[in-house]
Amino acid sequence: MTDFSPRFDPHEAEPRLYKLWEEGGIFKADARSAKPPFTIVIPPPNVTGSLHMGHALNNTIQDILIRWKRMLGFACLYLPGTDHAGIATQNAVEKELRKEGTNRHVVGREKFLGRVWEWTEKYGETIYMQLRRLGCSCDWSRERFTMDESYVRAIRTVFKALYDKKQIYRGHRVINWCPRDMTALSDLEVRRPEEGAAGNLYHIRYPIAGEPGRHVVVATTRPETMLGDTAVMVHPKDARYAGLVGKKAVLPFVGREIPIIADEAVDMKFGSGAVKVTPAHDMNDFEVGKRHGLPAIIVMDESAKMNEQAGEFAGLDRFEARAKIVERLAALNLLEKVEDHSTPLGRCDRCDTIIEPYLSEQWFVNMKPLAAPAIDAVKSGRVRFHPDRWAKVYLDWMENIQDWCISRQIWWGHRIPVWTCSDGHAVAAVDTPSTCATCGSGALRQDADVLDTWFSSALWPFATLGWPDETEDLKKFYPTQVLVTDRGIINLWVARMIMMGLEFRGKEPFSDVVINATIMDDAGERMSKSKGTGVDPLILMERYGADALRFALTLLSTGSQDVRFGKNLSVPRTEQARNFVTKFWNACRYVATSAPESASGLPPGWDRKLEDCWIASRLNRTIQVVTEALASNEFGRAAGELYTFIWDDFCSWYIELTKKRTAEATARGMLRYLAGITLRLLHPICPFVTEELWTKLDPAAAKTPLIRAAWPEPGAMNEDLERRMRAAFDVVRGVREVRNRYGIAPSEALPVAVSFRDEELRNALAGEVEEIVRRLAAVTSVESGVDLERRPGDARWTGDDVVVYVQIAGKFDRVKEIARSEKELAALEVQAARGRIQLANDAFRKAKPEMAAELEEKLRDLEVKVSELKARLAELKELS
RNA sequence: GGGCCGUUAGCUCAGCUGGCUAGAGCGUCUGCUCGACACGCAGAAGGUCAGAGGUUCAAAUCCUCUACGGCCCACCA
Repeated sequence: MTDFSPRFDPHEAEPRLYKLWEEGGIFKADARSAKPPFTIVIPPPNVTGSLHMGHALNNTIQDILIRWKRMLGFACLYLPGTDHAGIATQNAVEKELRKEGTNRHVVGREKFLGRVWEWTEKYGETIYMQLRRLGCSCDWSRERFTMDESYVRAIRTVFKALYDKKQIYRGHRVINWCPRDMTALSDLEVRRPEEGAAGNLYHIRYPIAGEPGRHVVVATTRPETMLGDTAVMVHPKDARYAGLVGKKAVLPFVGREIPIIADEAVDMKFGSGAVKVTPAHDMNDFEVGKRHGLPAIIVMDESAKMNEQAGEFAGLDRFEARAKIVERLAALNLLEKVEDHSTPLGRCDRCDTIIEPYLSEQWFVNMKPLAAPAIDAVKSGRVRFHPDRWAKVYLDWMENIQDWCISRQIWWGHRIPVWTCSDGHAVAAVDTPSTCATCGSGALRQDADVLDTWFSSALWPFATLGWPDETEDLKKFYPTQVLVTDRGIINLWVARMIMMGLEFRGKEPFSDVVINATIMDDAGERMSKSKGTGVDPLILMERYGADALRFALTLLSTGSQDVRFGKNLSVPRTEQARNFVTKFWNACRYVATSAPESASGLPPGWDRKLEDCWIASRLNRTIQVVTEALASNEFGRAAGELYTFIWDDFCSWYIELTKKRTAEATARGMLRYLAGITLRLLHPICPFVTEELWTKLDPAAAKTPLIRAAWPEPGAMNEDLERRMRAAFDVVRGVREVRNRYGIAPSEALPVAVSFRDEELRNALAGEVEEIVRRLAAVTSVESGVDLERRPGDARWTGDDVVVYVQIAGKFDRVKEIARSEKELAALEVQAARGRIQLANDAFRKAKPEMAAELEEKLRDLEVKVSELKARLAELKELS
């Protein structure tokens, strides 16, 4: 024990221990193992990103579960990987190119993709390095990337199957278009921020054809789209416009005559009650157009600049065009009025550009048939959310699911596996075809678009295990058990995995979805790099160690949906956790020096003292509670329970009580046993210190590292004993408090008398309480009994089941004591009054007779205390 | 527009199916080199449980409404 320093050194120990585990092959999952499987697939972070605090929390929880299950004897697989993150990654590389003064179109598709690959290889490793730093016991031999070659086969197989079933189809529709990224997006990739939508509602006059001077006023927030109008619509019941339906309006600037139609979709109360219909630039209007057979005229190009259809406005950006059009309308006296009006504008999730609803040819997945069984999976409880309120978010979305636009007009991603020959025969295939299956033509062209990144993420739980091949891994580790993720991607990712898992494996990909809290900044708002509110987990680990960060985050994992852990708050919280780690380290250090033998079994019971039995019971209860907490995903409770057990019970009471007993084999054995079990209990949360302590305490144990040790099972618990010990500790506390209150030096021994609540308690404790008190508080003598009276010169301290009298005659400040006693008396009287009111209530007596009886007894005690205190006060006052 | 979550000590949070004197950590104050730990030890002070109604013998806890904060979802121009 020569090198047992008073501090754990994470810098030195963490990499060494991680290497030991990794090289020991402990993280490697064995598909041939006879043990039951336990699988967690990591939510793959973006390759080019780095870990933020949310990842640290997410991965800590996953690693806790994996380590715990490993100790429980499961064949565990914690599968790591990264996501190619189509648009995000492409944007990052494009930014690089821009710095070099070029762009992807100049570079060309092939070369550009080469650059992206270089980029991902360069940054991909940083995430893995960070996960290792955190201590995550991932199986690195099974690392996956959503662009792996094997993943390509999975994607194509899925695509082909859905395509052949006509569940993937090509459609001409209005979709969400990002003019900056120049690609289509799915509904879920569009954000609609509450504010920042201040806009106007423009009331524009459209002249009626053939009736000079007459016009219809349409209200719109987007005048620039008027150039693509192909109708004006009113409500069929709107008397104001009844005479106009069937006539034509003349579109200003363009001169096109467009029909005035009636449709229920109009809200008569909004605006003017007449709506311009632009089927190519509004989802609603597109539907209207379909119903009424209207043409759709696209008036913008892919970057949202007005195109040649826009006549005199061609070439202008959409917002410039808006200003110009409004100006010209006013000049032509066609602008009736402009009102303030806020519209929720959709913005690109990736680049924040305002989304343009845009008519184009895209690939879609028909979701309804996929959703039905996935809804059932959650409703039936085969997939459970924790906390369960999140199931509602899932079900609400699933029950109103829309078709999914999966094509993206970017280059980085999985090319859509559809080939078309020069004669227009299209086929979806897994292996790249060389000739057209229909006509044999060799002139095949693959679709230029790539798939939505989330299409590949949806396959993650089985594509990572080798599917479509029936690999050993797939058989052993699918379905996985727990998915730990963020609430923000319940629909984006979790829902789609459930659908795909059911469709292609016939089984839900996991049975439990744990939604971890979202890490907020100090002000309770979402952390963001751009606002500079992010906290780097590496910095905290650097300063306090990975165990401290893990423990701090775990302790915060209660049922709440946000936790504040910003620049300021993260520091004291991690510090607290680090202090706890040091506390535990020193407790074990003490055990190692005081009980140098290496046996670690529970010592035989015959010569156990009260405190030995007590701590054994407390330990068993801790095992039970921690196990239950982990089983129900209450990680904060597991950590909290360990914190109080280790700090209070183990360190403050048990170690202090046994300091004079280390010559006894039982006490030494008990210390070793306690350390051994708590090491195991704490290991999933704090893997590094615990592993280090494991070998420090027993170098011979190095052969079987803690990570492989068995999870403890709770033995007998004794509630009565625990309650009695609490009373004994109260005596100690009472003596300490009295001494402190009167400013008496801790070393000055005083005579003490203890009055127990009843005979039973007295008999159970009287034999040992004196020793307990003697060891923990300086006393000259301890007298004990039931209903003892206060003697002159005694200070009294009242606990739940004991009253402590400490003889301090003449050693205190009388004035202070009078003030204190008066305060105490007032509190006691309030309590007694409350009790009397409750007891005067017959309904209460009838409803809970046992409780009433208890209360009566309590009240009697209270009344005794009150009268005693009054007498004491009188006595004190007389002395003056 | 709909929904979800939160509001408990100066700060950050626990408090399950209603029932002992509402807890913890940090911070503050008092006192401690007591055989691991000052990243420590022993204590203390500090709360109209956001507000208003209701249910109940009994409400921080259940119900309703209000206010404030946060987060999702939604094609009303």
